[in-house]
Amino acid sequence: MAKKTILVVDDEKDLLDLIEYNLKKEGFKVLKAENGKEGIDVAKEHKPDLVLLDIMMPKMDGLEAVEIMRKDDDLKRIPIIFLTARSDENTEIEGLNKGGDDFITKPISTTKLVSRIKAVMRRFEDTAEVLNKLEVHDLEIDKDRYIVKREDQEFQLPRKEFELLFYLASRKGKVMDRQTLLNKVWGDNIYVVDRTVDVHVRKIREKLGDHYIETVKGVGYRFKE
Amino acid sequence: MAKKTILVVDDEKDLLDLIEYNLKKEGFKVLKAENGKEGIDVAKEHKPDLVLLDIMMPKMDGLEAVEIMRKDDDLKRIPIIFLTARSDENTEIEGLNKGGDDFITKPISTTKLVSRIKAVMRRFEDTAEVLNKLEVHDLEIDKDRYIVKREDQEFQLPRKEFELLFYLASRKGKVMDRQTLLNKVWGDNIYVVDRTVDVHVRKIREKLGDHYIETVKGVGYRFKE
DNA sequence: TAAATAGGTAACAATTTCTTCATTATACAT
DNA sequence: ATGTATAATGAAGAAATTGTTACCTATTTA
Repeated sequence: MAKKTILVVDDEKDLLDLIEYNLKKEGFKVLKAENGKEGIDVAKEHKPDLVLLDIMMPKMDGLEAVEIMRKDDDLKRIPIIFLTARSDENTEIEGLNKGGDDFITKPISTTKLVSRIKAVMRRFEDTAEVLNKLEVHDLEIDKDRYIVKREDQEFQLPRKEFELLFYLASRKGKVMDRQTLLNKVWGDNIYVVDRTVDVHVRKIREKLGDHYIETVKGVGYRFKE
Repeated sequence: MAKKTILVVDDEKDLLDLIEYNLKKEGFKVLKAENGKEGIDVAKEHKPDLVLLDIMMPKMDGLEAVEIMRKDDDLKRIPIIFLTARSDENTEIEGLNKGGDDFITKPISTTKLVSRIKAVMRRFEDTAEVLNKLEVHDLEIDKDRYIVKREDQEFQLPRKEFELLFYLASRKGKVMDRQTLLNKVWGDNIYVVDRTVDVHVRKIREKLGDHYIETVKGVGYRFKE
């Protein structure tokens, strides 16, 4: 399974580093931000699987940040765990009401932090409905099985081809430029020449026919409406 | 589906009534008990579909109650959600370790309570259907006897091989990556190199032939549809 | 206790997939 | 119509992944 990404938002740099170290050790991918505003920006860009959010911060505090996140269609389903200083219990309650999913008081033991994170994630996995089966045109693209079907035929595409097709098909009609495709299908920190996308498109067309993926010259590719 | 029954165990009568009111409104049938001992008696008699259990109670507290329930064949499969006061964080963790399936801190909003309950129930429904005899293709995989049959032949696979085959076969068609297979077949906290899976797959193929388990390169393995 | 079995690791061979690059074709603007 | 930018194509080599075998250790069985 893909590594889960956790965004940690806290203004204390040392704490940030400590948490990062511990979460990485547990196999999570970690993103950091030092205030609410920055946190939201990072969240928008990377869509983490969970956010650890300090309540008391400069610029924008955690409670404000949550309110914004819960109103954003892309972010509202991301689970949030609050970090609070032991002293201010009232804000904890306020936080939970505002849409937090759990809270943890500082100082924090690593074990506790990790077990909370896992518990919250488990809770969310069950409610998050992931679409793994697309039906577009005469194709059935099934990510559970990594198989593409058309009528009685089954096509077994190699991973990258399949994932590229799946991504394009799940955004039917929308033109995606090569860089976006690389980021979304290949990953953020991967360096490959963007023409690589062309080659994969070609291979998909070779196998399925060229009436699914359209070229938009100078822009990118689009799954036909 | 039949009305689900929920047993609520808490020593605060007012809270008990409040929860009862809200759950009934949501269409659950509600049973009540005021301490761990009473809770267990009620559970034994009525076999509820889920238990909401306060941790701090007179007579017998929630943690004790869980330990007893988890040892009782009739009760051990009933999901348990802990209710805890905000203050005692350590017991929360302890509770999850002892065999709780979720925890909720008081005070709690009704919406959240209900959504948690539904999430936990859904989780259990998925795993509840434990079939011990699978028939796939020309194979009969019998988990009671750890034996695989094909026509007249019987194959006695070693434990890990058998369990791996069983797991894959019970999710026929679905591609499972190595890490998931390790978690599900080997266990969560076991450290083994993921290539170990490959070797076991090979051994299964050696014995049964290689037309059952398919490789999906870059992703994992899949039992053929 | 010895032998057999099972589980796990490591090395490397075999295979498939991915990427790049050079070449040819195509679309578009002028 | 023509030139230019962009994409399609073909083919080769690199990279990644899996298959296979051998070997070691722990556990069970004779």
